[in-house]
Amino acid sequence: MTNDIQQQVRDILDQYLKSHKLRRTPERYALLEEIYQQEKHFKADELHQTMLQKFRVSRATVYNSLDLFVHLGLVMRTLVDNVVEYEKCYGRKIHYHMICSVCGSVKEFTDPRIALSVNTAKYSRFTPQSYSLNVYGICNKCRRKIEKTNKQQK
Amino acid sequence: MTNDIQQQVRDILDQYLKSHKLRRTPERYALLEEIYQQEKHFKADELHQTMLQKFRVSRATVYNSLDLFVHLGLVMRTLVDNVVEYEKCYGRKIHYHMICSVCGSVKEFTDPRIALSVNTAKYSRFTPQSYSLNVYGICNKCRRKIEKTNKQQK
DNA sequence: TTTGTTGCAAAACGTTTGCAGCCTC
DNA sequence: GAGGCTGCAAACGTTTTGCAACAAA
Repeated sequence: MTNDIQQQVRDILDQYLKSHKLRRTPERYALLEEIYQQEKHFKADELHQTMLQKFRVSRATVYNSLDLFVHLGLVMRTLVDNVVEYEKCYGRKIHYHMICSVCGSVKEFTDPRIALSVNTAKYSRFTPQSYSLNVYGICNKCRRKIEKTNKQQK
Repeated sequence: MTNDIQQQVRDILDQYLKSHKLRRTPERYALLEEIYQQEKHFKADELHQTMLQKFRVSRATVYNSLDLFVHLGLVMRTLVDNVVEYEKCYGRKIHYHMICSVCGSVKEFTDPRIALSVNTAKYSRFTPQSYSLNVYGICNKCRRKIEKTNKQQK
């Protein structure tokens, strides 16, 4: 089941490289495989570090490949608290992020009504392929802390 | 009407600084005013440059203030093509971005059904304040180019 | 054989930091 | 007068670049 996804993204990359006459280098496949084994989002350099324990790649290749995967819609790039993070996105249940603007924590959620409305919206002069939704606010933990502080001040 | 918004964001900042016992420095007000005169999104350093023609501010202050405004929900931070961009967001009609993954162009759109579904979604252990939606895909311009190239290859 | 891709290291870039001095309260 | 904020410049972390060597087609 999980291997199935691995196989599918590998095929997508394969097809793309072939049809665009680009090189199918071991680095690219190794990176894609590693990304699809990760469960959480990660920074580019974290991926580089993890990778080095299994397969020798340079930082430049990591960045090049990430750009390629993002372009192919296999990887999603997001900004959290002024930090760029990546995560696999093919075959994952579409999900959104709740980002706490106080502590910066990120939680995922899903919502079929949001999915429906985005998928069926009318896009003028544009062919949509994927999307990302970030909801900013305050998590309960931080809210409790703030309320506590406010009480003490009185 | 436009001045109205200027006044309102100024008041929000004012209230916040007062109630949090922070300093109401001229730099902060000047920056906020400048941002609300901009019609397009901008990079932090672009803001700094524009600013320098009118009012002396250091880069550090620009970054500090942007963080503050983002925190206050007066300014929105987004990631486009690995570049961080800002835009005013108070009093603007809620809008979303269509981002072309080929040429990187950004177009805005609105959709009441998306707005409704996001606003009425159930958020567990979280109090939402704002959100940003980026739809990635291919703009018509780029699509035509690609189709043209494909035809020529045959 | 051709040329896209890699590794490497240096450079460029964007953002943060530490500190002295200033100015708001 | 106290201390939050600023400007400045240096430091920092991240991303890009140029080039020689390599390897996929």
